[in-house]
Amino acid sequence: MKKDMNHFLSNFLNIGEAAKASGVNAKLIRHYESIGVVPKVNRTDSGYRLYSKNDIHLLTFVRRARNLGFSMKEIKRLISLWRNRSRTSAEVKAMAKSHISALDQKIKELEEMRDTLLHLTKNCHGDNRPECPILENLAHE
Amino acid sequence: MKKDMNHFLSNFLNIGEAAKASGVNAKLIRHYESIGVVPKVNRTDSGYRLYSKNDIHLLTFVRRARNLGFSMKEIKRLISLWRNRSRTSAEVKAMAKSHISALDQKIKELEEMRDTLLHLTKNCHGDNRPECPILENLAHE
DNA sequence: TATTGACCTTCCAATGATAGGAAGGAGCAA
DNA sequence: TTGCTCCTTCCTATCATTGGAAGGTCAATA
Repeated sequence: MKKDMNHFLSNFLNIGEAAKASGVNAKLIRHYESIGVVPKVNRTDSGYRLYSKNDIHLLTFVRRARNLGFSMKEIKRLISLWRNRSRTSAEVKAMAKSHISALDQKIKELEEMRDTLLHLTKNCHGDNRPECPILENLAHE
Repeated sequence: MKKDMNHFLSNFLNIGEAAKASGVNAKLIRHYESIGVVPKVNRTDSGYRLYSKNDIHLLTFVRRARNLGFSMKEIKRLISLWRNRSRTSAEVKAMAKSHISALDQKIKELEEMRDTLLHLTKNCHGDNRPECPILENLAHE
């Protein structure tokens, strides 16, 4: 049942296999290519994309950076640092720290929202009556 | 300097004044109207939108719900509860609680991201050398 | 060999919430 | 009337992702 298209160049994977190997789905891989996050790869005569082990590493890198909440723009920057032999770890650390700050800020905002809602729900009877401090608070300053 | 278009119907505000009064900018008010979050309002003969005090309350309601992180879909639902005399506070409270859970979940995810990054940055020298555990971790599982 | 079915290709559109601009009309003051 | 600000609609962009349509390719099976 399993398809094996690698007879022609056995060190390469097609996009479906690359998707499985990297954890980034095929649609998204094409998208990342189109916005220049990952480079264009070689193709077969019939136009199928071919992915090497390095390409898979790069896709995995992207997925993991996304999982850490980095934006595509930040990921482009991380990739260029990753591939730049003359980078300094200070550059990377600075990006990470700045991202940590952004995450902290977002966490704080969400906590404030949650605490406000918690406060409102505590004052709401939650019964069959229509009186509801949650709605009242939303309607009036 | 201040424009006063209300000579014709002095209890109504045009969209710019409604924006100031509600804290929702004019562009966004039109957008909310177009997606059905707020109803279409009456117009002057020349097509200018006219907002009543009730309309301003509604816009304020929307802004405050957004500030609490509710989605537009949820806000539509909240508005229908708000305007429904036979609503029960239990319905509203249930929505609020469910939203609190969603916020908690999001907070948890962000905290995990942050903690992972904190851990990585602690192990990164952050000096002039290229060796960087942050990048290494991203590249390899 | 012909067909099937799973894969690949490109292109175009939608999501959700908001922002931006262009082109043209309306209101009002000097 | 000029000039300015505001209003109108419509179209576009953002961000990351998902979806579908239409059509080509691969490998295996009838």
